[in-house]
Amino acid sequence: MEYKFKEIEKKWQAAWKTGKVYQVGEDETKPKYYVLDMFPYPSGAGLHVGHPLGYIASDIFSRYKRLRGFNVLHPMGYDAYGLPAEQYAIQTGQHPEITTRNNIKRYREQLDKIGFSFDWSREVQTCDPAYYHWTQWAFIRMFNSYYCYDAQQARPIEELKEAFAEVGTGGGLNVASGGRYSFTADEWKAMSRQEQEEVLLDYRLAYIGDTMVNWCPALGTVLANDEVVNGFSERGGYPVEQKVMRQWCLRVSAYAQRLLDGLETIDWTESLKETQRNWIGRSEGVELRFYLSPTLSCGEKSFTIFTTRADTIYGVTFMVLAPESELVEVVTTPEQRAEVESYLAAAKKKTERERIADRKVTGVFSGTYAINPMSNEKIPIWISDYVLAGYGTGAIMAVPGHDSRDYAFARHFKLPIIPLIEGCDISEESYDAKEGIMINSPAKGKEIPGGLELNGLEVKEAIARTKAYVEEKGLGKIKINYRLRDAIFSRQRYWGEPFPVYYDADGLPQTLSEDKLPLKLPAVDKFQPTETGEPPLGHATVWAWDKENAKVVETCRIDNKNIFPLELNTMPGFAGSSAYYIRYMNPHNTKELVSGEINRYWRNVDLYLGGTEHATGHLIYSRFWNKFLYDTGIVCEDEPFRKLINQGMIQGRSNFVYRINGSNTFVSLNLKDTYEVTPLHVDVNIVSNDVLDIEAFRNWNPEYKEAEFILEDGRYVCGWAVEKMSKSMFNVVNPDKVVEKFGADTLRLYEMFLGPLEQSKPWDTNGIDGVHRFLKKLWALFYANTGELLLTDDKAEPAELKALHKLIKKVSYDIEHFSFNTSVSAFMICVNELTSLKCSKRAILEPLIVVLAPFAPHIAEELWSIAGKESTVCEASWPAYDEAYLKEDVLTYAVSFNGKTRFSIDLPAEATREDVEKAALSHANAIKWMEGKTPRKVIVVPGKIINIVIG
RNA sequence: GCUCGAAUGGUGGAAUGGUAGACACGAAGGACUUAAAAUCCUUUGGCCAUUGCGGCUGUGCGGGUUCAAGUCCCGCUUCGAGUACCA
Repeated sequence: MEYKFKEIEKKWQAAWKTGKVYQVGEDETKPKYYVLDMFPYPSGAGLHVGHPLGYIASDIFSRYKRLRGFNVLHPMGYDAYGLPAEQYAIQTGQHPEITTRNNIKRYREQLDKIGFSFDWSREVQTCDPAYYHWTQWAFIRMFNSYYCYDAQQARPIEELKEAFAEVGTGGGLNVASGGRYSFTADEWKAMSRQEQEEVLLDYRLAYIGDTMVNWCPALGTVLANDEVVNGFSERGGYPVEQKVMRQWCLRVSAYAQRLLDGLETIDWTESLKETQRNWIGRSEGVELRFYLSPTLSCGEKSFTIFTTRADTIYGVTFMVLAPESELVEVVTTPEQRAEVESYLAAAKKKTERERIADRKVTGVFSGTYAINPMSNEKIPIWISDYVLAGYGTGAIMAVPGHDSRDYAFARHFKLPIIPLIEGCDISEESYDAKEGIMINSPAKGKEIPGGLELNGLEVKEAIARTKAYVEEKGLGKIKINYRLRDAIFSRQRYWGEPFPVYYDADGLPQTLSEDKLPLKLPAVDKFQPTETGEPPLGHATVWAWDKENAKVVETCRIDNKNIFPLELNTMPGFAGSSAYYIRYMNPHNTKELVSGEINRYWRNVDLYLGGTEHATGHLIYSRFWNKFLYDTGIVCEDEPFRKLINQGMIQGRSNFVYRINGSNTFVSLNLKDTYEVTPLHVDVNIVSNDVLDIEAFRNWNPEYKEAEFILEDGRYVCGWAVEKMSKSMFNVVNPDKVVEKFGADTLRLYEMFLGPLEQSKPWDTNGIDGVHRFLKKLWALFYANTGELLLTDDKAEPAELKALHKLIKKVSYDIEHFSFNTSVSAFMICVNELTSLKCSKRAILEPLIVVLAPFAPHIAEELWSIAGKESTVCEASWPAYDEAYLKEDVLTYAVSFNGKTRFSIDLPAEATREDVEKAALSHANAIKWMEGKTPRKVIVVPGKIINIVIG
């Protein structure tokens, strides 16, 4: 009987659905295991074969864990808010909700065909009000919190108000803020409510404030740092410029140290952790105070810089301020004013991208000098755009001898360059390495009594010495800087979560009370910004807050003193994806994000699968979000994702045909060199093993209807190349097509067989026959061609048991190590062995089916029922393997002399090390290999090698 | 520039420091068949030998450690990923 995968797969997918086989609840009798895939954004193009790769791997793991007796939570949902649906809406007028719903439907159909064991009863969609209720809720909680560095956690903002009333900002408060304010308790009490609220915004974890943002004019919205790549938007590739705007932000920076420390506790790849470490960008250094000379009339006496190279203090020959620095205004002398202003104007005009692109050395002298606190020397203060306003203090001490950027600047403006390290050559470039012996620190004859002496020290020692000196003399303080910035949290878009915020009569933001959530996204008739430049929500006619009745009302009633405008911005994509893994635990809870009890059962994600592209976005934000919820006692784990695996990307494998120039004749790959040809992409779906289906090609495009071909060996062979999988390269392979032709089980096995999970690799359908053949061979162990059932109850032979137990051992090990490709090989080897042994015994095949079930669930289920089992194979348990069956009677040893293999001998498996050694030596003597020499050493590797060291 | 990762047949890829190339594709030859499909068998890193057995060589390059290196160490080359005036 034939292996009819279509019928089998249809049958079992339906059976799993009606039987609710994969629905789970909290079960205290079993250990829990939470396997999660990064949920997809449902794009209009549907799934291609690359998307399911991670889902298949996680599904195998989930099914394996179930067979191992775990209560496995394995949910799926959709990250449904996002730009593409909205861009589509702008172009076509179709509401993003309709587009999104259609795309989700299509995704679901495609996913269902592959036979995943998702618990769909827990599905979440980020655009569903029942879901974003909790996104808005978390935002309100963040708005009402500040971060206390001493307690190392988020605390209610009310506590901060009390502290302000008691001690002001002095009094040893160690809290995260924008650092804008400094006041006493009395000053705080004297402030109006409006002033106080404005101050508190500098402390809230979710706050609105003027910040430098990435503004993308083409998309009409601001973007977070991780959404900007080389000065272009990640989505769409439009230019991005820097601009100060009043925006909602999340104070992610407050968690910088905890986000860094947390990495030590989780099982992620080193490279991903490294990416996050770089993004967080911790650097230890000192903040040094430089006095101005002469003291300026405005009363400003000093300013602070940040440096990690305090040891180079004697090499400072100039100071540089960022053009945006507030100090620029202060230090510019009347003589220099005109020059400085024209420089600032020019700098302002440049976009971030231009600044990076032309990297020209530019700058201007301010006219003022600073005093080096160590040497008392006068140092000119310059202004240049190579110093960034957003990092450190926006001002630096320049050490051209040992910093390449300072070097370039000094060369350009002919400023002095002082070498500080013995033997370094700074005639062509600066010496940036942090090693060597200090010199010129201070230079001969410039010593000041009681001053800092660094000459003769190693750089690392000198850094430490300088830091200590700075602290001791009160010249500055040791400081740790982070590169991680606060996340800009508002988008001028329609298709996102509305902020649960209205603006009161003073224009201050107020959050809705939590029991009024969700605040539903209003209907609009246009998706572009309004004529007055407001975000699309400005088109909504019902978008004002009636405070008294606590409901959304028409905007035309805003004149009424109880009715206030609602926020017009929406939240960014990462808002909805930051806590979805928590919601899956308790998706239908209308009272809480998650019940405490349920959260304590599922805790956090044990295994998370997804792409590396989220390393500095989603994976930072959700760790931040989770830590906040942990601080406030909502969740019981500090880290959301215990283990993380990044599946590689599946690239496209494009095929080419070669058209002879100026004709409609195509020449086969290996003959093309004799002609002038143009390679053209051809649809990979009409090419099989690089051989073109000529009829299909003629029908593919009317242009080729009359095409002629020059064949080799009667076939047309196509060329190929690895490229990104995209429509324009005609290399998109759709999983439905593969399932149609070979079945879901073949697709699943083949995607795993393709190579290591974490590696990127091109999709190449060429090898899929081999995997499909394996399933047919397996089927043939159960059914003869004649349709006769071969299954017997005979007792298994040792060779058969060995094949089986070898398989169980290998697959158990492989799954735990996510080495699915070698598992598939192990199945093939096992089935080949059983085929040649003509083994159709229950005792062998039944455990084999269980082991195969995670990989190829449909065929496993069918064979399980053919074997007469009542329950589904998911309810079976993972078979144990027995080493006893794996033992060999006779072991073959390769005998080597000084590492060179000379002959082999067979010995009984139970032979001891001494027996083996003796046998090898006597054999060697017998065939005169030793030639009378005595062995110096004999190395025996059990079952493998005997190495005799002679001479 | 910096950080991380990778390099093994015609192809995808296997190898706890222990007989490199498992498994699969492709290719070549053969069996069955009127034919095709399907299935099965043999060969398949390179070079030499092939009326024997076999021998030599071989994991990007150059060194080193070791009885033994694809694997460990040092120095390169190339490719990929991330990041970038972060002081």
